Amino acid sequence: MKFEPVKITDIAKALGLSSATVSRAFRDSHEISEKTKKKVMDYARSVNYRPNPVAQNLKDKRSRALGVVVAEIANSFYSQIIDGIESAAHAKGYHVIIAQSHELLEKEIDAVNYLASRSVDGILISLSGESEHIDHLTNLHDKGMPYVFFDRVTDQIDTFQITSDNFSGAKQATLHLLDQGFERVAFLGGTAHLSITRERLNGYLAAHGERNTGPDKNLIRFCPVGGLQYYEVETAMQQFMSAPTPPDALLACSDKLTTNIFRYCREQRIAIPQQLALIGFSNLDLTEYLEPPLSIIRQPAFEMGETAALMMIRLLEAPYPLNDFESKVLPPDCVLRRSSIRLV
Amino acid sequence: MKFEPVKITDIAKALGLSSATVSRAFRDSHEISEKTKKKVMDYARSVNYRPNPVAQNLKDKRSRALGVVVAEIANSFYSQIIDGIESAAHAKGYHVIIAQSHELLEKEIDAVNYLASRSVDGILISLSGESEHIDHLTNLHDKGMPYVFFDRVTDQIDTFQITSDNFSGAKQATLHLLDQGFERVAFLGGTAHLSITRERLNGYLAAHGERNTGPDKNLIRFCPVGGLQYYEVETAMQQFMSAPTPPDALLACSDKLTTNIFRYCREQRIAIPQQLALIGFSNLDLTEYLEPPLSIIRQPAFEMGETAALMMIRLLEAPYPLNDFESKVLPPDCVLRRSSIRLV
DNA sequence: GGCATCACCGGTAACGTTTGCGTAGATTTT
DNA sequence: AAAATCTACGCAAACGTTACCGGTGATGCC
Repeated sequence: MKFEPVKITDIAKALGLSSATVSRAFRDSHEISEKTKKKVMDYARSVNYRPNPVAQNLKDKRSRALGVVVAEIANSFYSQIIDGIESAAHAKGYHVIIAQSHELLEKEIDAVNYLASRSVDGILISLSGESEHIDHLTNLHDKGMPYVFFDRVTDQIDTFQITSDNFSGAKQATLHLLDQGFERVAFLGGTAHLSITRERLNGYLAAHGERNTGPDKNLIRFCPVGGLQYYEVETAMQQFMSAPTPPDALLACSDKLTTNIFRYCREQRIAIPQQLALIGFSNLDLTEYLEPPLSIIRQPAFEMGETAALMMIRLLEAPYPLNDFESKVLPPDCVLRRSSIRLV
Repeated sequence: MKFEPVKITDIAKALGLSSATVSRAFRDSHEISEKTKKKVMDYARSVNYRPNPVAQNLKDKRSRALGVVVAEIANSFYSQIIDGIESAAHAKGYHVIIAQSHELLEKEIDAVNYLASRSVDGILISLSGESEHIDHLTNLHDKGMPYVFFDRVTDQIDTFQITSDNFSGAKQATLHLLDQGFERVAFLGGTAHLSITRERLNGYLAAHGERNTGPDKNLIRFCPVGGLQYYEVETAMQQFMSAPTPPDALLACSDKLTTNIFRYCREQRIAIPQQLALIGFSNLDLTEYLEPPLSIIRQPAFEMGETAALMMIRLLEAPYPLNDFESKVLPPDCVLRRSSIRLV
């Protein structure tokens, strides 16, 4: 009981036409009479004809598939992004193929090649924590593969970018901490070379600059694998807290870090915010009902995904090669709760 | 600067061979000498040749693409499932195309047709809340589209199924509540006809039966859209709590319901567990650090996704048509915390 | 009435890969 | 030594669709 779909030649044969005519009738060509068009359309409907997309893809050398590379799918931020990408892409007649890097360069290379070999029309990517050098991307880009970067971007490839305002989000959060009188506000970020880490660090530094409170260098730490592994966070936090003068507040710079730091503090009975005030980037649900309610910087993930997909489609469907690439920056949302409030 | 991938004929021309020989060399055919094979492989590597999957797909009428339909991507349970599916599929050389039903029949029909028109080799699906009648699926199935059901399954189509033990999970949770002396244990489920709702309801009823405590019919309610819309949960909870004899404990039967019920209780200042004990199905992170710590029934989502993908691939790659379909049931994990503990 | 201009449609060659069949030459068999 | 069997490869036809280049009548024009 194998599925034998009806093809264009079947219709042609049944109607005494040529396949070329049927094809043109379908695409509503002006070279076909209304009468013939109607005949074709009616018959096609009656036999439930669907053009074979694979054959079409082979013909016009495009797949209407968008590749997406993220660190991990099972992450509230990225799953919301993917939701946005899928929604926009679907509406435009594209579908979405997902690959994960798990923050590893090797897996990112694999993912990108994998998508390329699947002949996606373009790749939407948020760089992995290990992707300092991106030859694997530039190679493909030079060969004509279109990219759109979101979240973790790079300037090494000139193309569309969509981020949230990491600088401002981090600065706002840091100012919030400083202005309450916290004196040792620490920073825990992902890999140092990632755009989000740099921008958020700059925001953190700018806030200190504005308040004339130079931050102690020991208060700034990074997690090479972005806190994907719990032990990373564990180590960093131990170093922070066992220092002679430990921090009294902390800015966490990614979903995973925020989650794991929160977990660490609770496990180690580090009182938030009494012993350590906490605010972090997070798109997790229910953070307001954690104990203590967690202050977060939330990014417009769905909208970022939507925008990224639309940018890519614009790039793909541009009649002429684009070279004026837009960098869109969306405002994050700073939600202050008890975890970052100084208790008197 | 258009991407011009090297094709098999290029290699053939460069090496003075025919395209057939090159193709066979690649597939490691015994008809080709080792010497020629090596020559071909070496040259192919040097020019970074990748077979064009679209052409291959057209040739052997398969796409090595798996379609996935879930209610929503941005949901911890489903995103973990997708993680599992993607990981297993990737390892087996398949890729994954995702579509969302948003719990709507119309969107599910759209999604399925969309995937079919994308010529996926098979569809992994968790039914939408509105999918009581599934003609749209049986139609396609009759035409030869393979299915694997996960999470929300149906017996209307005879094929592989992978679920978690909903009956036992719900029963365990209900017993836990009953045995602590809660006397009015309520049940809030998604659409009544969904398999997960039925099975969980049966577990709930079985627990009552085992303790000889017939549950009040007013203590059982359903949310047609599975709590995807907050107002649904709001309405159901209002009805529960404004009754003459409101429940003193509640079993929530999906991620979304659990989350929204928790939110509702906190907003309405319904004390958990003093006024209403709560336990629910959830795969959310950090539930242990909510206030109060939330008792949950956690499903092995990643493993479910992995299994579903492997089942599908087994189905697709079976040398002869299968008709002995496996139904795998994985054990859920019941984690008891303060939200469901009776305070004396 | 001859010629250009249409409207409408068909034949055919692609797109890149795989595969059945054919066939040289080399090797083995009787 | 002739016949049979292999080995190793090439030719060409598919897979389903679309684009290019035509061609056929019919109509319009001077």
